[in-house]
Amino acid sequence: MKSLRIPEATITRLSIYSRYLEQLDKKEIETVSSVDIAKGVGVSPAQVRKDLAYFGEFGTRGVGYNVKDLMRYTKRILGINRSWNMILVGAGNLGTALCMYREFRARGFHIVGVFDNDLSKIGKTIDRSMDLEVKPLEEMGEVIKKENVDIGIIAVPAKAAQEVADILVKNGLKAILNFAPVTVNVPDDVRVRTIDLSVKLEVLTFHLTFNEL
Amino acid sequence: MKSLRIPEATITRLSIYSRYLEQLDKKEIETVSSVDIAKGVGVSPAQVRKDLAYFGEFGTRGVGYNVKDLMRYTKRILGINRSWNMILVGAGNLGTALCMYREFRARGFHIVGVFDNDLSKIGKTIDRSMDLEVKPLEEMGEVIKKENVDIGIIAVPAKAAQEVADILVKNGLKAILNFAPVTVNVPDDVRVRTIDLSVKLEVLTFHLTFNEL
DNA sequence: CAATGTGAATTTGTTCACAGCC
DNA sequence: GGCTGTGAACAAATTCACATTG
Repeated sequence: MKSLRIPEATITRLSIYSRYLEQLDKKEIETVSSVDIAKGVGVSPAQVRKDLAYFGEFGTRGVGYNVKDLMRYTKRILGINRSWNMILVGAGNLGTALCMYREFRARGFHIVGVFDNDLSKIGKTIDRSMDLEVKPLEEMGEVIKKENVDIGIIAVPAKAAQEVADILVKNGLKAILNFAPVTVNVPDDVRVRTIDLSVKLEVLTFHLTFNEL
Repeated sequence: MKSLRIPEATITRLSIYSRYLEQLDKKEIETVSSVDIAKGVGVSPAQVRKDLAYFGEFGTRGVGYNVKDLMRYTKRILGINRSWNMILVGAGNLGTALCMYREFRARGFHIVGVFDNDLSKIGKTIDRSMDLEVKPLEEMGEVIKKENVDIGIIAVPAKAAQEVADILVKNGLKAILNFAPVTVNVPDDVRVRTIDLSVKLEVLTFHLTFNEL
């Protein structure tokens, strides 16, 4: 067990291993080797072992890893051995879709508040089954406190993103998932991860255009 | 101008620079330095210059870069000096949101077909303004040919993703954007990029849990 | 003896620092 | 003088290869 700085790529892969282990567990597979995991998620076996080695020794030499145990360990490391409450700002198409996205709930992520300053949207019910109603941004602080929210999601247009980020920060959130295609600035103790859908498409068109392997 | 293998991170950043340049251009800013760009998107100035250097010499020493020109160059490099047609499989919440997502169109990406095998969805109109109607997967080949489609988007649940990927490949697509939280296997000449929303959240919870800077 | 865990080797990516040029 | 472009230095991440162990 080392305690060096851990590459972000390692964390990303850990999340992928974690879900792969969940799949294996559902199929009632009990033991898995680094080679199996590697094949399953498309990385090298050495990579799998190195990634895990940052956090401890989870396997048995000559045997492999116990699926259930390793699944628990990875979830613990990722901090998802519990559930997390999130709020979402921006009740447009993307925001609405994210509210309904079942995968989030399956992994323990719950959207407990939706905010938008568009008067035509306030008061509307987004997800009937979850009793989610769009509220004005002023009510954000209240919800964050009451529902113990740790994560904010930005799903507004680019030009409003920075302003929303500022509000999220002012309300004490330390983790932001940003879907606006723009770089948002936050203090050092706040983490932002941006998911920029167009960027991913442009990586594809780059490769379609420059047809090297 | 070198012709080494280009890091994926460079391409990703190029896409980000490109959009930042668009912003500057809208503000009628004519010249920009690597320091300006770096500040604007949150990387180092040397990084900006190195990234651009993979593709040519676009600046003027002592001056900087011409915004309009560099914007055009980056778009050309990324292959977005033209528009691209895409099809989408999976008319659920996420699929619907992606169809309505205006940012795609703004960057020249057009969804020209939506497919789903769920009988309750077939025939429904997704985007009235675009005249998009959900069709069964069998009609995919037809649309791909007729509309000159190059990119396929997977927005179905994890368990159906591989099957859908196989169909996209069989229909000749070489680029796939996958939103299913699972690794899909495709032949070497097909590019897949996966956008896994939960993975990004788990990177955040990792950091929230291990509170090292 | 099969598969982990890990130091060492290698590859890849980033930053530095400065020569070159407008 | 100021900012680009780039080789060289550095840092980070990945792969290799093998000693270790149940």
